[in-house]
Amino acid sequence: MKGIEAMFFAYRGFTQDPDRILAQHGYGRAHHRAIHFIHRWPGTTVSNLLSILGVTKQSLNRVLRALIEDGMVESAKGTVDKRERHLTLTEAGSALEAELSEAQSARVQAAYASAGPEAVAGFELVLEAMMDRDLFGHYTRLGDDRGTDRGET
Amino acid sequence: MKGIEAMFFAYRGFTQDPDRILAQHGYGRAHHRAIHFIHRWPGTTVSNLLSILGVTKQSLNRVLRALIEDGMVESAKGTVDKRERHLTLTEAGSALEAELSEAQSARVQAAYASAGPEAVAGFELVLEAMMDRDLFGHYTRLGDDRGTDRGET
DNA sequence: CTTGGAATGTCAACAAGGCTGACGTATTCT
DNA sequence: AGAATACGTCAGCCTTGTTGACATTCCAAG
Repeated sequence: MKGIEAMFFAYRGFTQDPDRILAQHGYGRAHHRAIHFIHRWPGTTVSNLLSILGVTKQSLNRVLRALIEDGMVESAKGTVDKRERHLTLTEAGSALEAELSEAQSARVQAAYASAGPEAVAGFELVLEAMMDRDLFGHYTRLGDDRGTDRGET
Repeated sequence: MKGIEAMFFAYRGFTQDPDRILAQHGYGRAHHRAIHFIHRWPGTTVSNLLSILGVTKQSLNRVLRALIEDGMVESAKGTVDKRERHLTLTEAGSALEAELSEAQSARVQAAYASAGPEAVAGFELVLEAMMDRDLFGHYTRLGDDRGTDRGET
């Protein structure tokens, strides 16, 4: 079962580069996750984010409050359902997201390049099979890309 | 860059089952990591564990102290270098390790089975390429299996 | 129109598990 | 003899998770 250790070590590599950038801004991984999914799903609501991230609203709120205060995220009251808050990245937020995504993609791209396209296909197949079924729903839903990424493949 | 989200969601699935077992014993992921690597490398020293896990000795010590007090891990003063402590699992520790490993392997095995052997090869190839180079050294060193696993593939 | 429930925010308290810094004690190496 | 190594420990701090309680606003159904 080498795969278990591989996951452990690889996940460390996976988070390492963004972690350094986040630390410079006084943020942690929780902020990264929020930024990432708001970027991928602009205008998403708090409760949707809650179910993707799988944390309590109190945890998310602490992170979100910081990001809003710092002008990274904008929270707009919904027009159809006014209870909802729709979250989007500001320009500063997008800039930070791009910086984080670039650092993280760089390593992933390098790994992809060195392993080859067939390995990458297998990699994604195994990861998808490893997800929880409810989370898998979020994953595939995110899949229908709204053209919000920057073509990082 | 769907791989980034796939890693995030898959890692959650990956840790989910052992987390439940750990919670029943009053342990966390940090304890799991210690138990796992002591099992894989019986008689390892504290400083070796430290470099594998990449945490401070204060953090590791807190976890190790609990495991030793609970009779899960044994710490033996070294014979050649008496400054070193060699760590091994007790019977209770081995039992817990087996329980954790079984739960975690079950999900990984299921993912492997559904993705197929070629996908698995690709999966491991990408993960290895994603690791930090120093960590990769630990990974390959662990690879020379001492027959301590239970044939979970 | 009232009422229940959904969506959100917030206060307080707590725990795990990281971190730094500072010391102390064996033990080994030079 | 003195420096360096391996380990343990005390104290304090931070992030990020948790539970519980409570308030507000709004939608929807009866």
